Order: sequence, then C-alpha cells, then structure tokens
Amino acid sequence: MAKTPSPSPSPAGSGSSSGSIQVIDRLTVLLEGIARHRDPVSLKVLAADAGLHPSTAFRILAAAIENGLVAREGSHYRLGIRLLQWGSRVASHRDLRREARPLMEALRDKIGETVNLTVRQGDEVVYLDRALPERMMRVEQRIGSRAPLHVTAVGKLMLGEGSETDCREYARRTGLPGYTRYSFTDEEQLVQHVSGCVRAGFAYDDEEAETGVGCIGVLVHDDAGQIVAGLSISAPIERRRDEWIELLKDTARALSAGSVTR
Amino acid sequence: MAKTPSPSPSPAGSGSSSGSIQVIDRLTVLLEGIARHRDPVSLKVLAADAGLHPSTAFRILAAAIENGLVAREGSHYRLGIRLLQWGSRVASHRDLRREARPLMEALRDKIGETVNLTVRQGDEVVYLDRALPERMMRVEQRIGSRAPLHVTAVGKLMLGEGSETDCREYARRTGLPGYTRYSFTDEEQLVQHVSGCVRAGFAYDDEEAETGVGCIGVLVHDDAGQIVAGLSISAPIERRRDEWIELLKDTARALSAGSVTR
DNA sequence: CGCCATATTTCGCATTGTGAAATCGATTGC
DNA sequence: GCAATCGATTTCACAATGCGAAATATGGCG
Repeated sequence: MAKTPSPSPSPAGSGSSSGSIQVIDRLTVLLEGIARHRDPVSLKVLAADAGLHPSTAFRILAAAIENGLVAREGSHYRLGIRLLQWGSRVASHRDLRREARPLMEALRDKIGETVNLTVRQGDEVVYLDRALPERMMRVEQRIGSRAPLHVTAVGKLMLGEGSETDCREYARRTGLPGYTRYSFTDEEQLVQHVSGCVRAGFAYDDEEAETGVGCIGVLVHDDAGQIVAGLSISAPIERRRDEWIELLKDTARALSAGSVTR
Repeated sequence: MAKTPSPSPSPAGSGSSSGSIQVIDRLTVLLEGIARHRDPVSLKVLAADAGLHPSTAFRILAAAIENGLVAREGSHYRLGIRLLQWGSRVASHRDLRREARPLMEALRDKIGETVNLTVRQGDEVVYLDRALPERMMRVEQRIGSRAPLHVTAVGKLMLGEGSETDCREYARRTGLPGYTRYSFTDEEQLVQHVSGCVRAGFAYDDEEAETGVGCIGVLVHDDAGQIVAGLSISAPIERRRDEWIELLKDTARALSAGSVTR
C-alpha cells in the first residue's frame, strides 16, 4: 500500500458525493440517473450521467438487476419492482399516511382539487402522499419529490413555528432562491410574512413555487404539540376559494386527534 | 491467498442469492431486513438477520445512510426517504396505475371492498396498487408485496392463459406449496381448474391464500391481446357476491380500452 | 460505581471491484 | 449482400477497495 506512486487516480472527474463505500455511492448515482429520466435509459447515457466507465456501470447495473433494484427492457434500464416494495415500506410516516388517506380523499371529493400530505426533511418539504381529483386541469406533485420551505404554504408555516433565529438562519443558509416573480427572496419580508401565517393558523402560497398555482396549507400536530406533517390544497390560482381554509383546518384537526403519538 | 486456512468464510449462512457484486447483495439483504420489521431495527439484529459481521453491516449501513437509502432513529435503522421517491418512480406500469386508479376507486365505492391491481413477475404476482374501502374489517395487501401465482385468483388466470406445459412446469418448479387447507397442491387438479377459470373469464380465490379471504380476479389485456395486469376484489369470504363479477369485468374492459399499448 | 451488552473505530490483508481493451451483435449506408 | 459503425458485453491483470478480528467507546442497569 505504501507504494501507490501512481497519480492517485481515485477522485475521478465528478467529485460527486462523499460516501464511505464506493460501489454504493455509484449504485445510488445510477439509480438516481434512472429515476431522473421519464423512460428507460440506455447504458451509454447512464454511464455518462454517472461519470462512470461503461463497463463499470454495466457490472453494477447487472448486480442491481439480480437484486431486483433495476429491471431491463431490451437494453434499456428502469427502476426495479423491489423499490416499489421498499418505497411503500418507508417506515417513518407510514401510520401517518394510512390515517391521512381517507381524510384526504374526503376533502378532495368535497372541493375537487388536489390535497397533499407533506413532512419536513431538513430545509425542504417532502411530498408523502396526495389525493388527486378527476379533472383535466389539476396540480400534481410526485410522491417523494421535494420543495424548499420558503416557497410552499406548509413550509412557511414550519419556518414560522420555529424561532425567528431559525428562520433567519434558513434564509442565510439557502440564500432564498426565487422560483417565480412572487417568491420571497428577502429575509426581512419572509420573517415578517411567516409569523403572520402562524398567527392566522394557515398559509397561502400565491404562485410562489410555480406561476399559476395557488395553495392553502395548514399544519398537523401531535398531542405534544409537535409538528407531525403538513396538509395542503393545490389548485390553479383562479379556482382557489377561501371557504376551503376551514375545511382544511377541520381535516388537520381530525388527523391530529386520531394521530398515534408514536 | 494460499493461506486462508479458515473454513472459506465467504458463503456465510443464509446462502441467499448469487449476485455479481458482493456489497450490493449485502446492501440488498440489509434493506430487505429493515423492510421486514415493522419498527426501526438495531444493528445487532440486522447483522444477524443478514448473516454479516456487525462491523461489516455497520459500514454498509453507514454508506447507505450517506446516500439516503437508510435513516436512523437513535441507534436503530429504518428505510430512508429516498426509497420513497424511487418507489413512486418505478417507471414500468406507471401509466397503468395512473389509468387504473380512478376506475378502481369507483369500483371500490360501488361494492365497498378492497380492489387490487397486480402484475406478474416471474412466478409471483406483485401488488401494484389498491383501493381500500373505509370499513373496519377489510382485506389489505401491502403495495409491492408478492404472492405465488397458484394461490391467487389473478395468478391462476395468468397460469391458465399460458400453455398447459407452462403450467405444469410452474408446478414442478415451485412444488405448489400450500398456504391454507384449500390451496391447490396437486398438479393435475391445478391444471384442470385453471383452464376452467380461463374459459369462464374470471377466477375465484376461495381461501386459497389466507383462510377467511375470498377473491374474484380478472385479467386486463392490451390491444394486442397480451396480458397487461390483473384486477381483483378481496373480501371476507362471507361477504363476497357473485354480482361483482360483471362489475369487475366491466372495469377491466374499461381499463383495457383506455390502455396505452406501451 | 462498576459491569455487561452494543455500537463504533482501527488496521493489516487478500478479495473484490476496477477499467482498458478485445469481442460480440445489431443496425446503417453503400 | 457486405463493410463500417456504434453500442453492449466479456475478459483480464492489477491494486484499490472493502473485509472482519480485535480493540475501544458508549450507555443502560443493577
């Protein structure tokens, strides 16, 4: 080992993420690469995307296939069915989703718009589940996808429930990137706005994440008062109604009540 | 290399699957181990389950955590949120699920029982999606879970649509394990029964997978006549009604009609 | 306060995964 | 129909990578 006079070939180009086991990092990058594309992807593209030698990518994918993490269609790769199983087993929040589902569907049927269930994960909200209405135009988030706190209704409430310092730190840390011309990008304004939302007990998202989309969000607490999740309605902004606020609050209350403390 | 007087430590206990990359196999076994348990699991248990040395399991889990595949709660491990994302992105069948969802919900509302969407995967059916009724007692399959073909209504139809030889080979290959006292365990009887199901255009499952549970299953075909999926109703056996057969067939037809060929 | 049971870290070793290059196979153009 | 081309697989020699025994931290309990 003392040898290695060779110009340490390891770091490669991409730099990529710091992980402790090379193969697992690479596997993750590959899976991520497959997930990014809508349709099955060729080896060539995957290898290039991941910054790997084709033969290396091939070997790793072959191993992934044997384990059901990846499947192939001809010579194109797609995510394997085993991920479906694991995805539905992600244990945390499992009971939450179970509890929430019927309530969300009931609300959706009442108002005819998309209802989302989210949780905080670092500086983002993650979409845990949703109930979609059957109409041509609707707002649809992919389960598992993420969005920054400051451009979502629920996220702003989560920011507001922490201390003002936390909120300011979030602002510094992320630089408050703007997504539309309505996004908050100024720390002072955000802090102000956010505390108003908390006082009101709900938050709007006025086209802050995507132009044309308006949301209403509320928080779900457990018995101890801790934030458990967020519940929101997303709709084309011109269809949004203030009557929904109370319905949404009711749903959140029902969910809070029934929630297992865990 | 000539050394290693130790009794070739590689194959470990579990035997498990033969894969091409050791770490990936092990990672899979570990994830599977976490998924099997309802609650977060300790390192000790995981390592033992997977037949790995604790330090090895620890290292692999640490790498998995860095990549978001696993999360920890104290010193217990659970599946990471990234799996949620991937799970919802499993591309194959995505359009199918999307198409099927509203039809399944409509059927569920009409009959008040669980409606399942399944696809074949080797010698098993995999539960892709389901619509659950809101009642105390209901049948519930986890999304992504699997069951052998010969103990499910849809599975028997899938067996029947192949050649008789295929069915017999399946019987030999699997040995037709029995799950309840009603399961088919005899090759001859199965072949017989299965072809009857196909002729009828639907199949019952009379407590063959689980005592007390009865199902009705039909197949969904595409324009080319290929099997795309299976649709079934699962209910406590004494609540099952034959009127559902036509409703189920209607739903399958609607799904077949609307289905994108690929 | 000290004991036991887990979790985590260290470290030398050889097994494992690596990637360049060679082969295979299918498609395209001539 | 044949060569040329491009991508997917396989081979192979090498050393970097991941391995696991043992040592060390941590922490829960009597």
